Amino acid sequence: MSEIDPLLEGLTEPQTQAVTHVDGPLLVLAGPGSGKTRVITRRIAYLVKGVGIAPWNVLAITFTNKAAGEMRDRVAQLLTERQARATTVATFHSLCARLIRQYADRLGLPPGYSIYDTADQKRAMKQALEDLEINTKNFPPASMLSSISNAKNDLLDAAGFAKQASNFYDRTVAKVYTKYQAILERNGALDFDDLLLKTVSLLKQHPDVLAELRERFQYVMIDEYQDTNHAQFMIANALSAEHQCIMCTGDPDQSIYGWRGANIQNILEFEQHYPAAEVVRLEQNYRSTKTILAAADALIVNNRGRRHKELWTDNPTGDPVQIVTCADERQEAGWVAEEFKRLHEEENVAWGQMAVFYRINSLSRVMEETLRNSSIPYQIARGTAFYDRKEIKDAIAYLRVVANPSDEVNLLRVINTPARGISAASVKAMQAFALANNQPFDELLGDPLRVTALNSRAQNSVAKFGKTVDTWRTTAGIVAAENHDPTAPQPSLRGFVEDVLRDSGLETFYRNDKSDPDQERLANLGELVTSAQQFEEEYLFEAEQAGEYEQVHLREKLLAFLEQVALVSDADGVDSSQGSVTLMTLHAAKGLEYPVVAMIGVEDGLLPHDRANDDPQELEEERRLAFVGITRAEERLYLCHGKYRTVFGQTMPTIRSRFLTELPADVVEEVDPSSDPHAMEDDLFGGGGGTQRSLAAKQAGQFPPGALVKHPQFGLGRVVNVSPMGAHTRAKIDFTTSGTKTLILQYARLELIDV
DNA sequence: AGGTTCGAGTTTTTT
DNA sequence: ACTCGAACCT
Repeated sequence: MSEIDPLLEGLTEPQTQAVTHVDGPLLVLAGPGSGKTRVITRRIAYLVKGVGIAPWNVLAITFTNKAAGEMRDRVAQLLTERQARATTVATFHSLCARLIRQYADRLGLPPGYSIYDTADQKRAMKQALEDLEINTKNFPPASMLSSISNAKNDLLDAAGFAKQASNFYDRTVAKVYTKYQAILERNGALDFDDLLLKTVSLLKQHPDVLAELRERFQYVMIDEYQDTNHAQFMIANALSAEHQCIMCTGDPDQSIYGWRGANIQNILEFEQHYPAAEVVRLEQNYRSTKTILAAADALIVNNRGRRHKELWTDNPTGDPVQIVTCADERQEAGWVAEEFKRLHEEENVAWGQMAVFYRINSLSRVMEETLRNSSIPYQIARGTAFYDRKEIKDAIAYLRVVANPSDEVNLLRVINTPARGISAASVKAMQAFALANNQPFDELLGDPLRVTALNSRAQNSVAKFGKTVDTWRTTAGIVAAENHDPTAPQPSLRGFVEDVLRDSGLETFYRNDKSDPDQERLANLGELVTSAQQFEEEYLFEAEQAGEYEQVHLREKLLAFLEQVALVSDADGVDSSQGSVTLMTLHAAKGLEYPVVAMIGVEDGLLPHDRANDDPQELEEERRLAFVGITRAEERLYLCHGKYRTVFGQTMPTIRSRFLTELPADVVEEVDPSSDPHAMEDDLFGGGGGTQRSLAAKQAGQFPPGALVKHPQFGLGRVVNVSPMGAHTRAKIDFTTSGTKTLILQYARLELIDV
């Protein structure tokens, strides 16, 4: 018993009930900040340490890779590192990707199959529409893809979709779906939805595999269950149907992925699916002040058809929630930056404890600029941003071409990038040849002489490129080497990535890129090499922990690396130890918490978003989104909105969000920087010109070059130059102790010491 | 082949 | 307002 005691220490009654539940289905309805993650990690430890269940029989599914990593770390603190690594903690998508690779032969897929991201999907879709000669004006690729995605989430394949298509539009979608899927198949590729779909069919059509996996994953735990879709439900269900040891945790009030096919019924009907289910409610909140919790509750009660939870906390009352009315997005950003700076300086709040949330990504830009100009360190939670860069996508495309010879979409991307004398016309000719001879495009690389439509120069270029690709594939073990020595030391992944960057000419290309004088793109490629190295080290360590002492082949490392790269999510980029303010969308904020939270753009049209206006269901999802944002805050919460906002270069008046009017007066405090005369002049009638320019000029005149000034943070400095930029005035100042900085006069609180 | 210009689309949220 | 792609030019 003494082994178990620490696992139950400090748990409340319902928490203990959930942690010590061993067999049979369990549903944990967990309000925000109710210690849900704690319950899951303790339960894993309890099952292993307390009950004696083998760690490899435990499967935990989280919403993001980052959450999976954190969960593994927390379990490792309760168990041993080795035990923790023996459990499977993954997202649905990464679990599926792994299973598909493992059982690729059953599905008729190459193990090196590509996972297509949104950009790849778009390319494949454009190809499909082109092949079918369908007008992209009437049938935009993006909406085609979203229709197909919806179908896939409901486990409808192309044939199934065609059967139920009842109107012209749907019949067209059916045709496109069929074509799109054929292209993916030809390329040996799956899109995100296919990962789930293929796993479902793997489990359905191969009873032996299903039996194997049921034996393996006897205890299944699924977090954020309110955001699972039908396919995910089927997978969870198939795995746990026999043992019935399934634990689902979630909160219907935090369901925010309905638009992506998430089915809130999964959690609401859990007790119908599993009549034997035990249900535990976690309603005590450990995160937020009474005031913040009251605000959140007052908001969410406006949703109909929900079951009310009695959220409560022992935490102090705390400060009122501040509703901040600004003139426009610039003042809004400036106000948040100032307030954060004040908290940092006066109340010792670390930068890493503060976050800014917004409904749509585009709102981050002005906030970013302002933070940069105020010299406040910040990070944006966009895990994918790095992999979205052109140079990185190119490099990854090369690796995919190596790993998956069928992947024509990626091959076409890189075949003449950087330019190597294979013109678009040559590519067209080769495609036509491949089609006429019913031959994979890829094979022509090794045999371009047969394509008589190519002139000899082009043939040479293609042959040379084909040889390079072949060398890579031999090194990586994708194609067999002539005198293959299985005991030869395996090349490192890092070295291989470097080889590809060098031999492809990408490195040289970006080294000589005149449009990038700072060599940023080159540095990014270097960063990719580093990430490959880190991945490799981690991978080898895991293999060792798992008791695999044999050499890990480069091929295996490469495939695993590509898989990981394809599945990074935005929220994966959040690093709270970074000592910087974090910016993210409300969706990415799910599952996180910060002492100080500012939500910007809390206006009708943004939150709730315009697109949700005519649908009460979607409006409720927007309200849940606001609820998620509010409940991330521990101590201080700012809800900001501007009276005017500039979108697409057009300044429009706004209306404050209806959600703000749902907050009771006794928990909020109105702050109105927009009535500050200083700011009014500045921005309110932006297009007018006269007021703005004269103000900027006046400010510029106050701080002539050479003037001695004092800044609250950077101390004394001399003005180098002052430049009015639109509504703002930027001043470059050489500080005695902090170096040269560019500040915006409006926000910098500069004090003139001497002219 | 590489650079330039012009126009369109962009911004809802993401694995 | 800004970025990105296609078409066009040198």
